[in-house]
Amino acid sequence: MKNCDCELCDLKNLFYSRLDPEAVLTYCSGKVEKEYAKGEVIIKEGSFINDFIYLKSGLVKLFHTDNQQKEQIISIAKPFDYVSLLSVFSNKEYNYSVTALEDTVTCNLDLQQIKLLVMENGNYAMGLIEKMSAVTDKILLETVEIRKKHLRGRVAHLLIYFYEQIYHRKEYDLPLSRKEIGEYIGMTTENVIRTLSEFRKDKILSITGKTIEIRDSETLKSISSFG
Amino acid sequence: MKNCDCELCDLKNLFYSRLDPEAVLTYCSGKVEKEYAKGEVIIKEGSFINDFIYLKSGLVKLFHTDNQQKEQIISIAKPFDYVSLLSVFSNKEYNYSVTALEDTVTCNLDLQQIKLLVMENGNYAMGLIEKMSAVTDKILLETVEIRKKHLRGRVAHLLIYFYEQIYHRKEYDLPLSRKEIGEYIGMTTENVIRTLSEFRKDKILSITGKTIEIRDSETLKSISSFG
DNA sequence: CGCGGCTTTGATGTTCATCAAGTAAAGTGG
DNA sequence: CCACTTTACTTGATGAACATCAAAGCCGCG
Repeated sequence: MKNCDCELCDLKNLFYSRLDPEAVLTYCSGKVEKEYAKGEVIIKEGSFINDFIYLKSGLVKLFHTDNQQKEQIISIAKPFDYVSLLSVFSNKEYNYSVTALEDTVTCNLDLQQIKLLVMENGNYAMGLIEKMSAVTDKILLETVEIRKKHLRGRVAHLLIYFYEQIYHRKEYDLPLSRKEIGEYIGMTTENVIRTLSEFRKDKILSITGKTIEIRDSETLKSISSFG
Repeated sequence: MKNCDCELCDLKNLFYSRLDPEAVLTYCSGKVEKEYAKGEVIIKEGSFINDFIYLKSGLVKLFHTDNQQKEQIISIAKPFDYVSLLSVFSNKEYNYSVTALEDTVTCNLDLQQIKLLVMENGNYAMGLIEKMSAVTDKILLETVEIRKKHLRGRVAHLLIYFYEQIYHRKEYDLPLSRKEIGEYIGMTTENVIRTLSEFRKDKILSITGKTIEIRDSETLKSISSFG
């Protein structure tokens, strides 16, 4: 935990572009950077919302835990993608949890300070609104997209997502366990594994533990589209 | 289509409570009220976003149409519940459609004017952000809730929703066709019908066309919770 | 080393989509 | 207003998709 050097922060433009330099300095003083190892809890469902949090680097999952302790992943978020833009302005407590899928760094600001900023600075408010709107849209469209597919299509979709949106290469380590994949796309662990095995048999993938290599991305894409 | 008398508008408090009276008058001048009959299209996916629209009365569905012309309902919204809070600040075009499930009245404001208002008035901006946050939360939690249930549980959940959230009585006319129910909860029309028929046989419901009467709400609720 | 969690595969049964076919209701044009 | 067409609704039969149960191998970690 340390103060963040806002001048160097990659995310400066996201939230501060609409502020003049002195204002940045003022508000930056309350900013704290936190590091999380893979697997660590960043936000626990039910806890009080005090901070405004955004991702500086890494990858996280947002998930909801139901009364039977089953987890459902709502979204996977990378830097710029998300932040605590969902409940923070309407609830006192989080109704979802966030944990790190990879080593992750967050920048945390005091929520009250953000609210003051919104009140005082129209440009900043507008930027925040646009960001919220974009994030929400993305999550909802992604949900709709997954919902209409069958098992094979969902798995294919997710693999393509990691390839094209996150890692930008065909070989990568899955940041999710088989169980978590199931929790995201709404199916059992066993069937996730079975589907992956089928893709392996069909020479679409090579699989070594968590390491995935997409060998036939065209076929995978067509499964994602039509399955 | 006529000018809206903002003094009398039920929704005044929702968006204008944070403005002083003179400001209300100024911004109200650009406001237009529109009436839609049941079934009419309010927003067509792909059309340009010019207005900021909210529901004054009635009931609407938000839905996405995929490349195979199949519709998926994202959300059902009643007054105060929604309105064009999703894409409007991040997109040029709507990526969902909205149609009236019942006779509906909307109030439409010029989006540019709303943006100006956000820029100039921090209180207003904050109110808008809170509203967006709440709406988004609600839709996402509802989606998660439905996703984890089986067929019977989903249908039960929807029936309970109409009973408790919309009509506040156990006998009501379904605002959705069987097909639309399927599009909302992600199953085929036939199975929606079958499930309703089962509930009828089990004396949980009386069904006469679109008219539903919940005869055993306790059982229905437990099916909704555990199914 | 052994325990617990993650992974894998197979066998089995349930849930659900699809196909087919018919009835009822609702809109349409003469 | 009636024949006609279309759309919504309903039920049954069938098979595909998927969950569940069971068993075993693997791996990391105390």
